[in-house]
Amino acid sequence: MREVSIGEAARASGVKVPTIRYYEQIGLLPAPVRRDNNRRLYTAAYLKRLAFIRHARELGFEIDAIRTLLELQDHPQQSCAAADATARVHLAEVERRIGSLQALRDELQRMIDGCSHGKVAECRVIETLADTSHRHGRLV
Amino acid sequence: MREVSIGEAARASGVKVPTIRYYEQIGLLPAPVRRDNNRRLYTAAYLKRLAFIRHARELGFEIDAIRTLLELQDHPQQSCAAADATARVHLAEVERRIGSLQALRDELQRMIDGCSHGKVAECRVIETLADTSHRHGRLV
DNA sequence: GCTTGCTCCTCTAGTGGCTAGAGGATGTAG
DNA sequence: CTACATCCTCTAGCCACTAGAGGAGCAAGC
Repeated sequence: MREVSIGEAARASGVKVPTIRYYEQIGLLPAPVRRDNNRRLYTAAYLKRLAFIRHARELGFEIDAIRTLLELQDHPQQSCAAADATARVHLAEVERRIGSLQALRDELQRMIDGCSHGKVAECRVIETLADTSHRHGRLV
Repeated sequence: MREVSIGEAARASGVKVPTIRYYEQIGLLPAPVRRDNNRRLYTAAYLKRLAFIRHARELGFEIDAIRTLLELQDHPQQSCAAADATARVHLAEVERRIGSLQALRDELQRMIDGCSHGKVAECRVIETLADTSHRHGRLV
């Protein structure tokens, strides 16, 4: 279980070096151990967290939401009910996003199909996502 | 086809009033007509764009990506090949996101199920999204 | 052993995408 | 005709990075 430098951590996780330091600074991730030369040293578990954060951010989750998910991960046994409630909120939000993305995907696919048949596809990406019927609140 | 004020537009689309003005300012949306009293007046079509932008932003698309999608919408006939390429890039990205979200959804569901059975679920949300195998580039 | 060049460190400043607030005009309900 | 909401513009702040300055550490080749 070899420990790696911040540069290697960045390459392995896809999170940039300054961003990793930033996450440490805001307390989203714990400060890693340092070598004698003052350089940060990352474990495999730490890298997984980094990659997780990266994906969650790309999917539009806010830092606070990610913080909650990480805590859910770390303390699943303490107050099962609380964890359950948190998970449910996130689940609902995730499902909503999947629905929106699927609608968008179908519309993009329709456009590509139309295009490949040589005829001009009328673009309706707006209608696809403009539907205001899926109302919802903030993701906590 | 009644035209509405910025306040009504905000309520109807879910985009806040200052954000609407901001989108106008950065040129993401055209400046709407004004009444004699200098107040903005929005059409139904404009509202759809607003709602579209809102959903796209929530799904993590950058302003530039949204700009591209709106142009795709407005000029689908000019250079079908270019539109097709753009659509394909977005489609790939959208599918990747759907995959990630589905994995996250399944994991959250698993946690909730475990919890409802009274036993403590080991949380593996990190593993769910930490998978670095789905490598990818930026969404243009 | 010393230079070249990469990576690391900290710190400050800038960017994108909003969001809040000041200060003032205009519209609407009682 | 007053009270209050809504609109206007403008400036400043916030979140989540991102870039750059200035300097130290290490590894490889000469």
